[in-house]
Amino acid sequence: MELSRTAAVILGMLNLGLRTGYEIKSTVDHSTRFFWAASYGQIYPELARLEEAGLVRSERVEGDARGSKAYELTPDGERALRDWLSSEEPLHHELRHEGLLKLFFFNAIEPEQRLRQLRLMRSEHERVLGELRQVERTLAEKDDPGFPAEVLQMGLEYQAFVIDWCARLERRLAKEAKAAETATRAKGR
Amino acid sequence: MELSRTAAVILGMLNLGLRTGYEIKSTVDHSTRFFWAASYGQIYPELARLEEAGLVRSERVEGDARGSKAYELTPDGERALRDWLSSEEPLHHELRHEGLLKLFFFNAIEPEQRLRQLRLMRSEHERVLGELRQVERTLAEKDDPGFPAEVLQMGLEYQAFVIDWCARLERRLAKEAKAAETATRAKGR
DNA sequence: TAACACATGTAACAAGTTACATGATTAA
DNA sequence: TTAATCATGTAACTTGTTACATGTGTTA
Repeated sequence: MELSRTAAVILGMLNLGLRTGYEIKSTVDHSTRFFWAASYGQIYPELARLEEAGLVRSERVEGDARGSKAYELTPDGERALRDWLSSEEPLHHELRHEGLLKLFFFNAIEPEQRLRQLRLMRSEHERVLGELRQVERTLAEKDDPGFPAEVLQMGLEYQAFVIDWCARLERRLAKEAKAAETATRAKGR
Repeated sequence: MELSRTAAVILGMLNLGLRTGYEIKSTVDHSTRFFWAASYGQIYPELARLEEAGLVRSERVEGDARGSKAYELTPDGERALRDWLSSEEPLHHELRHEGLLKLFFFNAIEPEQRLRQLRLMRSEHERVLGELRQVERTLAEKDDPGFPAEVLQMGLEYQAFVIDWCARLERRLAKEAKAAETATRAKGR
């Protein structure tokens, strides 16, 4: 049984004790989202497919007029989750980073513009770092089982790494831009 | 004029002096692919759309029976490229990392399986690091203008960072697995 | 003469996002 | 009573991948 990655996220979340599609979505949004996102448009149809395939089962929550459905793993679902977790198939790994893409073509714009873009890139990573720190604080408070410390730590270190890399390159570009300016001014005299 | 990212890649590559769709694709494959991939199924239709929009123009290469089309930027295309490069719009940044996703759900499998998965994850990053080193060597030889040293360096450092992180966690998990095993054996006696 | 690189293109499919519709519950 | 949160779901759209069809040029 080849599991789609969305299916894997769902089974994993159900295994952690989450119950509704809504719960899964909001947990994803402050945990796996940083390295694997999922939208309602994926989650609800996938839950239906998984039930069809017998990997999960659901029941309406009694006395809940909102029509909540509580899902749980079936034995087949648990097996499918473990199979995916143990599979030796190549791991999907994909990065889409518009900041780096721009950097690649930096020769087409002026040094001052380059510096601006680099600062923008750094500030966005700083925002994400801030979000992760917020997650860290929230987790420390209510001892959530749902975010292994190692993975969160990895996220924090990754953001810090990129931020540091940006800062280093900014210093270099600033120096170069200044040198270029000085040269221009000397020439202008 | 809102440029799709694929369009931006194409304009950037044409600005670097590449001419055909094929050339763009193969250059992407050993350069931007590491942080922004593109397939033929995106490149050829996008080239046609860009020509329609007047951002690029093409001519058939004379005496080439393969039907090669040489593209170049129009002034509008150059402007669109610079506009995108200077835009203050939030930068798209997306990571999809199945290894980290598995790690997130590691409690569902045995310690030895966890170690196996972590090693698999590290080995894939080592493969990518190897590819980047190969790119580095090729570049050093033929002084290609098309891969800014900073961006390549970033790729190398990023891979090294993840590999190191994996190695550290592997050591921890191995220690824990051993301790668990010893405990089991002691109990078994 | 075979394999590989050059070259263009498309059709079918898979994956993912966004925006909307709908309504209940809870806390300020 | 109003805003936020809980809750399910879908339709339209965008993006991206894979596999195929087709053919030329070059090199071992």
